Order: sequence, then C-alpha cells, then structure tokens
Amino acid sequence: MNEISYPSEYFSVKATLECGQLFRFEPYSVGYKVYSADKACYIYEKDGNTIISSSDSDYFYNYFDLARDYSAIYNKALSYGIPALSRAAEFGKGIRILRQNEEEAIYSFIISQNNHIPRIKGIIGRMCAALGDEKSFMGEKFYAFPSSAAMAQKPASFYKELGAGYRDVFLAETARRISGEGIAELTSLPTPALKQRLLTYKGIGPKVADCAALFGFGRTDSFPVDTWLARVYAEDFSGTATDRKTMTAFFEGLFGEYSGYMQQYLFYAKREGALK
DNA sequence: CTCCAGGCTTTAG
DNA sequence: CTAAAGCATGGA
Repeated sequence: MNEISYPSEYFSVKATLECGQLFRFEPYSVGYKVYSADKACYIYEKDGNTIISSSDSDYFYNYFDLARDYSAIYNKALSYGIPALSRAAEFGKGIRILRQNEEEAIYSFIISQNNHIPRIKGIIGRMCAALGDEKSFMGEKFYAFPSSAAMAQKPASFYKELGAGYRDVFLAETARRISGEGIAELTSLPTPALKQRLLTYKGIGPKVADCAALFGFGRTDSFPVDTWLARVYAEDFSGTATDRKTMTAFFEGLFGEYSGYMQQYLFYAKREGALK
C-alpha cells in the first residue's frame, strides 16, 4: 500500500465523488472506497490534504488527474464573468474530472440514461458482482468491472434480470460489438470523429457519447447536456432553444477546451440546489 | 396516485 | 430533416 497526499483545496473528496461522474464508490471509515476497472483505493481528507491509499497508486494518480493544475481551471471559470458559473465554480471548487476506463465509462453511461443515480449504482454493482473478477482490498472482497468479453457472453435477458430495464439490449449488443471490434481505434480519433463513432453503438445517443468522451476518453472539449444542464441553459443562461443539440453547441462554443470542467461545476451546483 | 430520472430508438409527419 | 410516442424501474 502506498499513500498519495494532495492539498484538498482543489481536490475535495465529496465534490469529486458526488458530482455524478462515477458510480462505484461507497462510504468507508472517514472517507470512501473507490473502485475503477479492476482496482481500488481508500480516499479521505486529513488536515487539509486529500489522502489516497492504494497498492495501485500510479493508476489512481492518473485517475484523479493529479498532474493537472486546477487553480487555472477554477480561475478560468471566474474569468467568464457569468454569475451562475462563478457561483457554481465556488461551490464545486474541489471537483476534479476523473480519467476513467473507456469501456467502464461507455457501459456506465448507457445505464445512466433516463435513470436515477442510486439505481444506476445498483445496476452497475450487481453487474460487477455477477460478471467481474473477484478481487481483494483492505481485507474485503470486491469485484472488478466486467470485461466486454464476459459481458458479451450474456443475453439481453440477463441484464434485464439485473434491473437494467429497457437498456438490456443496449448492454448486450454494445458488449458483443466491443468484444469483437475492440475500441483501440477510437482512442486516437479527434473528438468530433470519436463522438460520431460512439453514436453508432446501440444505446449511445448524443448525451451518452459526450459523457463517454469526457469521462472515459479525457475529452474536456465535450459538454454533455442532460436534464439538469437543460435547466441551467434555460434558467441561468436565459437560453431560448429547446433542443439539446443546440444547447451543447452553445456551451462548447463558449467554453472550448474547458467545456467538461465548466459542465461539471454547473451540473453539481444545479443538482445540489446551489444555483438560484 | 402521478411524476421524473446524467435519453435513446423507432415511427410519423 | 424535426417531433413525438414508447420505453423499465424505482424513488419522491
């Protein structure tokens, strides 16, 4: 086990975990256990620092993107002079965008569509327990996120029994395709081409493609618009369009390479009732 | 009870 | 091309 220490000002455990970008974490002791792919860490705050304890510290250094200077991102948010965004950035100052596994992000956000976060966590947890390799961390067992090969062996009915609802066929078909084709060729594509390719998978529409691109492929020029960001657009930016494609184009045009960070500030603040 | 959730696919116009 | 119905499930 190794420990990483990083100042909490730009690394809030609660804000980073509770801002809706990941679904595999649980309260433990004074912090949380976090699971990603087949790895685990224990994370907590102590004396103004955020501590990551893991036997895969290199993995989690990258996962939490600790090489990036978030003071520049926070100050960028304030520089736009948009009251709602300034408030959101202040509220979510400690948020960091995670660099998650690509396939885990794809499946997780397919499950997330038209769904509540507690239920999303439940479906993913049951999927890992049923199909993921058993691992051990700090004396407790946990399950890795399943491989596409393991997922591809199950029919749609299996995912419905896990509670996935109508997304059952999306999971089964996407798993079969990724298991056969792989995703290696996607990683080198520029963001617009990457999104275009993601849209060809069953169950991936514009919003899920944006989330997979942002959280799985590290594309911070993506601005996912869900029901909460649609409200932000109308209520806090006085937007008049009603289709989400226009909203995404508006925000990405405004924020460019910083889109993903600004989106996450706004999402977290809106959902927690900190705007308005 | 109805409404809604980090929306997508399918069908109709 | 855009618009709207239908979709599984469970919490508020």
